[in-house]
Amino acid sequence: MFNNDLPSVYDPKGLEEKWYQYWLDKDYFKAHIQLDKEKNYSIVIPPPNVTGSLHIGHALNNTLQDILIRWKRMEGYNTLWLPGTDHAGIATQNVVEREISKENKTRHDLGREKFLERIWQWKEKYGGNIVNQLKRLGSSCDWSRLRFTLDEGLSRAVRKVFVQLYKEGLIYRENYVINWCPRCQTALADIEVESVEEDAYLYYINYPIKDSGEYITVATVRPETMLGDTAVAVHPDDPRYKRLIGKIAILPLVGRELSIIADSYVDPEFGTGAVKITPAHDLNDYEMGKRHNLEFINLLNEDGTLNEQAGKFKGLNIEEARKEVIEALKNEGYLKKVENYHHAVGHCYRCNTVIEPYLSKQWFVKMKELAEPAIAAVEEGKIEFIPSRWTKVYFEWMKNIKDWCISRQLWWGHRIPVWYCQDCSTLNVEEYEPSSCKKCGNQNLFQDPDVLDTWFSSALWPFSTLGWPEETDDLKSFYPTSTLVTGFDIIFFWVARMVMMGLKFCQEVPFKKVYINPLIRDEKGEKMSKSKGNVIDPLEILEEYGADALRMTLSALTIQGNFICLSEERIKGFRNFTNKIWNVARFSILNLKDFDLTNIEDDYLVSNLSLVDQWILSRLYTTIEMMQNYLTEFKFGEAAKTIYEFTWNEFCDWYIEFIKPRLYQKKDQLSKKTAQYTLWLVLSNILKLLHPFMPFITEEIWHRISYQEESIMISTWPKVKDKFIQPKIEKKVFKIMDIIKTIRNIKSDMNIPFSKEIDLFISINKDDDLFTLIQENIVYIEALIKIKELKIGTSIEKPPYSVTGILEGIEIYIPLQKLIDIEEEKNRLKKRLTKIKIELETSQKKLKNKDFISRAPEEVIMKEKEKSRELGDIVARLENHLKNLQ
RNA sequence: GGGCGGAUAGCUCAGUUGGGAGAGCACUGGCUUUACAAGCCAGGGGUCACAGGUUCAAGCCCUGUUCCGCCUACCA
Repeated sequence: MFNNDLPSVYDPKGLEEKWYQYWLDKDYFKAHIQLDKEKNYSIVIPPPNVTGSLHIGHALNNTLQDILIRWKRMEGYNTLWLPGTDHAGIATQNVVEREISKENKTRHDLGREKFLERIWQWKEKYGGNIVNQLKRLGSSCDWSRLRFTLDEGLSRAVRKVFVQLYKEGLIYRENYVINWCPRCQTALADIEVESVEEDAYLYYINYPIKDSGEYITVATVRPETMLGDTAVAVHPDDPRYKRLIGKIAILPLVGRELSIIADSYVDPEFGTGAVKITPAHDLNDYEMGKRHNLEFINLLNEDGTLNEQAGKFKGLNIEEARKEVIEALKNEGYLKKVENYHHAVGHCYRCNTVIEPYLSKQWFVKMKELAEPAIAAVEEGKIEFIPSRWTKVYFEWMKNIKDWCISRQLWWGHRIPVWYCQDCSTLNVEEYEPSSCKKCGNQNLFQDPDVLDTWFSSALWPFSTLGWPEETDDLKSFYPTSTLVTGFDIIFFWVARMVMMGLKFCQEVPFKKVYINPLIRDEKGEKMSKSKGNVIDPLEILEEYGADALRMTLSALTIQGNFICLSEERIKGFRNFTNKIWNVARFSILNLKDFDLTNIEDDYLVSNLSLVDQWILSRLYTTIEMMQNYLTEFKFGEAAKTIYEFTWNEFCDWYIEFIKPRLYQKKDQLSKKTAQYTLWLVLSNILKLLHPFMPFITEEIWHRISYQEESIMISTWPKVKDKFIQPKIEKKVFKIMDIIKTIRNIKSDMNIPFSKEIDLFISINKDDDLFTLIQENIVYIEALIKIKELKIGTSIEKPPYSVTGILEGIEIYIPLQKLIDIEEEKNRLKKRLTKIKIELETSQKKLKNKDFISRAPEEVIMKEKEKSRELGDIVARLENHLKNLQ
């Protein structure tokens, strides 16, 4: 049953592919239809960009999801982890545009249809990359349910949602100043604009007042937009300008007549208190333009260059135009002064280009009405954010929500399902292309050229992927999903919008819990970026250290904070842990060779467990309990560290060492058998607890030590058994460990090599229980310390030339062959004495405090008294020994 | 401007209802110990940011201060 052909170093190569294929062949990842929702556990993946490659953030996000799914699966839930990818409009279009630019072509050369064909070809060829990378990570997704946001089913959901929202008046089309990316040549939503603080200049420009020698001075950071000015505004109550209201200013360089208007939006404190108004290129100016019926002059082409409205500046880009305009103003004497200025400038979140406010006709979703139930759902606890502080972030945004610009001037995406009638201008908003205009019946229709924001389809992800609008069994079984795992950077982009759409179209929240995972930084806490060269590529890590090491590292580092700092050093540390597991498995397999698992007399063995067996089981079940709590609370780091420390520090460092003599001897078969039984039981439970974190190595070892369950991933998750948790047993073993540590400490201090046998005298101060404990369990001390001559008794005399170790109730003497250095021994004892004395004094001080005695709980006082007594005893004996050393 | 989070060992962070300051990594010394040198044993290292307050008792609760980070906003 037990093979031991294992090499001493764990090598993940080959094993990972083997087991992943095994799981696939057995169909373990596949979820079943189960209409009793209580028995289901479901997660929809945050769909990665189809053009994407696995980065370290994906690795973390998906590791955590897989931990949840594997844990719940082992707990017996019917689990669904639904995978998929996102068509990522701008990003994907960019990639293919770059590709065809190598052929010196633009998408316009190809035309819409041909270009889309190219993207689909590209998607078929490379779109599976990220999916394969998720598989390498060990993700147990139900691949039979793989979805793509542009699939027919999901597209239908998008059209249906659009049509319904339009018919309810929640989607509308309007001329508005939106965020325009001149490079992507599309509109963007507000949240797709990242503001970056930049140093700039504030220009003061004199605008002459018509028919007078006067000027009115305006201040601006964007002098080039003056070409589109159609007014100058001042505050109605500003005494400096009151008399100018209603007069005409002449726009320098252009000569346009601008009326000087009064509007309370103007802040008299800022700049000169007079503002140039460019209604087509500034949102506030636009609003003011509407209030005052101003002319809207659009200066820009779609590519960000100035159009014919800019006169002689036509054809320049914004940057060039700014220089030229300033130069001209200077030459003509209109530039009054220039100040340094610091302000935030919007950049495209996809390509980092400076965003231009741009007046154009776009489609919008009215958000307020959708947001209200979404706010209520979280307030009522139907959705819980973990960590909870993200709830505030969600509310903050939802309560100040603005309408969402959803039209994009791209080709790759869901085309807006609106057909305009060229004869009667009617808008035909339909799920499927109409053959004729619903109003005039003519067939002269053309479809809106724009596509929808990718996030529009992402917002439907939790139900569109389950088959909505059809009432599928999947939808009935798995909606609402159990948990969403994602990063805080997309709470607004994605999470909030899913909540709104889920409530609107399914009348239920899309998920009950939202776990917000931290974002990954480098070891110095800095953002990873290609330009900084501090990127950790998970694919290289997978190659070099294996999936288990990467997953365990990421899990262990996952804390409740916002960021985790990752370095290759950390990964090495957890790679070492995989090796530790590997070797403890080797040891176990070797020592279980003659152990017949098929015929375990469970009760018989359990009733004959030794002290250390009971101890490790007590620790094991405590660990199981902690793991359960931590996982339930989404404390992945704590859970990972708990099993790490139990395995390494308690199981490997102590238990294995304790039982070696029992395993190696032949006289006492029962003792050997109980040790083997416990060894097997603890190891198999460790493997199970580790499986969600390290699926591959645990599966590999499982098949070498288990006979009953065909795969660890569908084995039963360990349950707490209270009767095995025994604090008294733990205390006893800690006492034995304490003695061993004291002896090791002395040996280390005295430079006695580990392998050197020593004589050992253990003197116990008239405590029968303690004496019995040591007497009965001396084998465990002998297992860890090489002893030549041993003497245990009460009040043993200190032998000559010996060093002393003192702990509660016990004195340890180790005679040395040579004369000991009295001074050195004194220093050693003094060092200990000083430490303990400080503790004792603190304790005594407390006990002398009448308020403490009268007000603290009885239990606390008792504990303090006990502590004081113990410490006092040790101090007295230490002092006595020191005196005798004279 | 508004909001949120953070400050504990050299680094990254735990620290549950207030009751003896912890882990991992790093560092120092020792060890060919029949699972593992990717290992084993031992050790050093902290005014818990600062100042007050509540309490018998504060890393933890309250107030204020300083510094750092993030999000958000229409002062051109």
